[in-house]
Amino acid sequence: MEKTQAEPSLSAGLDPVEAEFVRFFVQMATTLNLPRSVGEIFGFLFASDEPRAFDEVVIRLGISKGSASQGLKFLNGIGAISFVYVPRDRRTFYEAETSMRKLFSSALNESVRPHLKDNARLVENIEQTISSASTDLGDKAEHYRNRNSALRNWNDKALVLLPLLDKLFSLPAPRFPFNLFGSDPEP
Amino acid sequence: MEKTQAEPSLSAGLDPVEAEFVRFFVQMATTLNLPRSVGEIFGFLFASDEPRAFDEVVIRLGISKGSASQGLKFLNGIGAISFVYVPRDRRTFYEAETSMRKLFSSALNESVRPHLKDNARLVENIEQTISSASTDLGDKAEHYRNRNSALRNWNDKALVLLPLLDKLFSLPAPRFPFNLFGSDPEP
DNA sequence: CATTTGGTTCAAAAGTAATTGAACCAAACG
DNA sequence: CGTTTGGTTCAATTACTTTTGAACCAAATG
Repeated sequence: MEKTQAEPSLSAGLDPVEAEFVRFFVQMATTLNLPRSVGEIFGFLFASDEPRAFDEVVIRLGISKGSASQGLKFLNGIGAISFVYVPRDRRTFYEAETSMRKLFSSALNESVRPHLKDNARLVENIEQTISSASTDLGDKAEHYRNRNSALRNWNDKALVLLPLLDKLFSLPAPRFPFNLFGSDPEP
Repeated sequence: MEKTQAEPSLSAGLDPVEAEFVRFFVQMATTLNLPRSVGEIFGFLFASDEPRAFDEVVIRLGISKGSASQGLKFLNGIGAISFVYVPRDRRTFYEAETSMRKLFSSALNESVRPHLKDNARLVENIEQTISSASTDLGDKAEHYRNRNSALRNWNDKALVLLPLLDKLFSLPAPRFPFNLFGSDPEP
C-alpha cells in the first residue's frame, strides 16, 4: 500500500480542505434552494484538480447512486459541470466549470431571465384583464393601470440590466467602474 | 343592498383584475421560494387602492386566519407592507409598499447581502483550512488556493456591485446607461 | 455468451415546509 | 363585568421535496 498517499484514495470521506469547499457549495445550494446533494457534488468537483468518476463521487461523499446520478445530470444540464472522456477507462468522468464568471452568467441566463420573461407575460395578462373589465371598473381602471405599469417598468428595467450585469462581472477584478454616477475627476 | 357595488364587498373571491395581480405575485413568491400565501396577500394589497383589514384578507383570499397572520407579519418584517391606523376602527389595516424600486432595494439588502457576507466567512474558513493542512497537502495547497481565490474574487465583486445595482434600479426609466462600456458618441 | 461493471430509473421512505383550525388573549363594547 | 371582536399562537394535518436502494439495462470483459 505505497500509493495510499499520492493516489487520492477511493476510501470514503473528504480531506479537510475538500470538506470546506463542499461546505461552501452546500450553503450556496441551500440559498438557491437546490438539493443539498447537488451542492455536495459540485463542491467536490470544484475542489478537485482532476476529473472524477461516478463511483468516486458516490464513495467519497457517501451519497446514494441515485442522488449522484440525478445530481450529476442536473449539474450537467445547467452547464455547471461537463463530461470528460478518459481513454482506457470505461467510466465517464466529470469536471466542474471553475470560472465563476461563466457559472454566474449561465445562472443569470438560465434561471433569472426565464422568470423575467414569464413576468412580462403576466403583466400583459393584467393589462388585458383591465381592458376587458374596464367598463365595470369605472375609475378603478386607471388605478389598476398605474399599479401595473410599476410592474412593467420594473420588469423591463431588469431585462435590460441583465446583460449589463453580466458584463460588469466579466470585468477584470481591479479595474472597476465605481463612480459611474458621481462626478469622476477628469480622466 | 344599494352599496354592494361601490363598497368592495366582504364577500369571498377576487375581481378578475385582483386575481391577475395575485397571480403575478404568487408566481413571484414561487420563484423566490416564499410560501404561496405570502404572494397572495401581497398581491391583494398591491392591487388595492386603499388599506385593507385583516378579515378582508382572510375572506377575500379564502385563506385561514393563521396563514394571514403569519404572512402579514412576515411581509411587514421585510418592509413590503406597513400597518395603517384608521380612526374609529378597531382593526389594523395593511397597505403594500408599491414602489418596486424600494421593494427591490430591500430585497437586495435583506436577502442577498447577508448571504454574500456568509460566503465571505466560508471563504475565510477555506483559506484557514488550507493553511493548517498545507504541510500534508504538498503542491495541492497551491491548487486549492487558486480555486479558493476564484470564490473570493467573485464574492468580493458581488459585494461591490450590489449597491451599484441598487443605484441602477433607482434611475428614472427612460434615461438609461446603455453604452457604459462601448464608445459613446460624444455627449 | 455468461459475468462483471458503470450507470439509470423509479417507487417507497424520510425529511421539510406550509396550511389549517382550535384554543387562546387582550382590548373594546354594551 | 360579561360578551364580542380582532388577532395571535401553535400543534396537528397536509402537501411537497429529497434521498435511498433495489431492480434494471447496456456495454465491456473474460
